[in-house]
Amino acid sequence: MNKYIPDIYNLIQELSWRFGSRGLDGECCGDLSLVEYMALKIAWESEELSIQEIGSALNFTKSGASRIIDRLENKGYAVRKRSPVDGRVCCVVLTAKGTETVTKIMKRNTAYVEEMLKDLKPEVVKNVKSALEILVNSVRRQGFI
Amino acid sequence: MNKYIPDIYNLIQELSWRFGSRGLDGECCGDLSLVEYMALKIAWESEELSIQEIGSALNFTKSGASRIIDRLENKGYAVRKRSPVDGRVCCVVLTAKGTETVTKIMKRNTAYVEEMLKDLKPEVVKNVKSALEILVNSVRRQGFI
DNA sequence: ATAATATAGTTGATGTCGTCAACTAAGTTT
DNA sequence: AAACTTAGTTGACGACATCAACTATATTAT
Repeated sequence: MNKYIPDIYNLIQELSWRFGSRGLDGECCGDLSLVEYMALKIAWESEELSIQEIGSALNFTKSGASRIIDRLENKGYAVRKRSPVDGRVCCVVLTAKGTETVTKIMKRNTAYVEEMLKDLKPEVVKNVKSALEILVNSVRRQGFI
Repeated sequence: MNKYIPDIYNLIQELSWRFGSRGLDGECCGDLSLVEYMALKIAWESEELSIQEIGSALNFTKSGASRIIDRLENKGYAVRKRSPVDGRVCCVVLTAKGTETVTKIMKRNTAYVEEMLKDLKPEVVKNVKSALEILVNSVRRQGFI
């Protein structure tokens, strides 16, 4: 095993904690939990996602996903729309408030990252980005577990 | 703003999700949640941590921290020991089962990372490690929020 | 065509979890 | 030694995700 792997694991775990539900977004913007924000974010990124697609993207059961969309709907961030193609499917669509909020949170978090990295030279920042791309691509390939 | 910052934020957020409570460790090794594992891990790393220290390291209230230690104790992974120096303080100490389990989970997760990165050249792996160090140091400096 | 089956989503019951506020117990200060 | 501070615990509560059973729509087989 490459000698850096254990360090890499520990670093990822700590970073993840800081950006996880106990970190940045535990109760971030008003009334959105991290889970709700993530659901909103992926629905925003790829419009017309079904409830189950959101569930499997975030690793929730379809029942859990349905509850998440309930909350987003009750709080006015998204609405369910029946698919015209398949009447069983619900498409999750962001409201204006939803779009506004998701972009606001992303801006806030991006600003946090900017502040984090403000003293680094541009080429270092670029290296950080490349490293993260490598990690995210690898982890996507490998999937959950 | 450096043009890579928004990408970096998105990449961190995705990586964090994958290693967060809905990813790797949601219900990982038997009966430990990610929160419990993290508490066990930091108690193991710096032996003789008080309940509140664990709470503030993980961003829980002292009450929440106390419940986490309750669960670890009930499941046999740790015990409370009164501090000999200050009778109010409880030191969290791992049992043999606790130490065994935390190292087992770390090994498992390290193996996962190894598998993730198995096709990369050693110098790339080193770069990934450096990038993560930069990120973790920055985020430590900045603290929660 | 129609009956059987499969799939998407919802919902009541349930258990887990973290917080708040009030509390106990142990130190510290005056 | 009285007043205050600090560490930790606990009952009540609300938020949340899951399971299993359910409805409704779509697909397949006969």
